[in-house]
Amino acid sequence: MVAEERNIAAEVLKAMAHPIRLGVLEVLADGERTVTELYEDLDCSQSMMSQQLKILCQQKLVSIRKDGTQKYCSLANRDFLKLFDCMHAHLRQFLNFQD
Amino acid sequence: MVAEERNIAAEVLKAMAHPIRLGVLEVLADGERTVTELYEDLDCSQSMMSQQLKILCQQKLVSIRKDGTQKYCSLANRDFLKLFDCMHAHLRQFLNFQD
DNA sequence: TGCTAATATATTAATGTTATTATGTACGGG
DNA sequence: CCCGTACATAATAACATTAATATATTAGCA
Repeated sequence: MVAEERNIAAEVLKAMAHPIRLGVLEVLADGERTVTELYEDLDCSQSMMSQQLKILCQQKLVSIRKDGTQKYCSLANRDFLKLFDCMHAHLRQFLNFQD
Repeated sequence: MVAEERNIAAEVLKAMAHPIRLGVLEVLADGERTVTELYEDLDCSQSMMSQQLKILCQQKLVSIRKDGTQKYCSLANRDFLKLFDCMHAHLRQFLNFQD
């Protein structure tokens, strides 16, 4: 990667580097969800979720379709799910977590 | 992942989410380097590199061995290299970057 | 049209990150 | 024992993120 690519990659990683946003990606790995479902599942305010989703969409990690009064969120790129495997391995190996 | 695991995972990702730190991981993917080699390669100050390495070590992404007056850095966990593939795919797919 | 549910945006205080400069420490050579 | 090289730490100003609260928008329905 050249420097400019690293800047962009860092932005993408930063978008993932937050407990709620990581939770969103994990929940969406299981399939489409509405915004309400997401903030109830992940136990945060509606406003908070809206802001976090904006960040995920900006980095094109999540995409949203509108249907009437609701918005349905889904993963824009399933490639990043590999990251959860890396992360689990890391947590297991270094922090003695179990799955 | 449960909430507590997500907090830790977010910390690890945050440690990667910086152009210099990402650069360090990429350079180290190729093999061990001294601190001086790293900050010369990545074109930043010695102080900056030292601070960034500390963050990478704290999250156990990099490990360091000492030899005399120098310190040799290497990747603590090669699993995360998969992430560069994801990232390249992402950049290609969404931002029209080429390798 | 008015009401409600779903979502977004604005504001803001607290906190965290970044990058720089200056200084400190530790080791080996002469 | 001093000097230079390699690295770490402290301090700090500029900037960004977080999380909360309040308000706005939008769509469907009675």
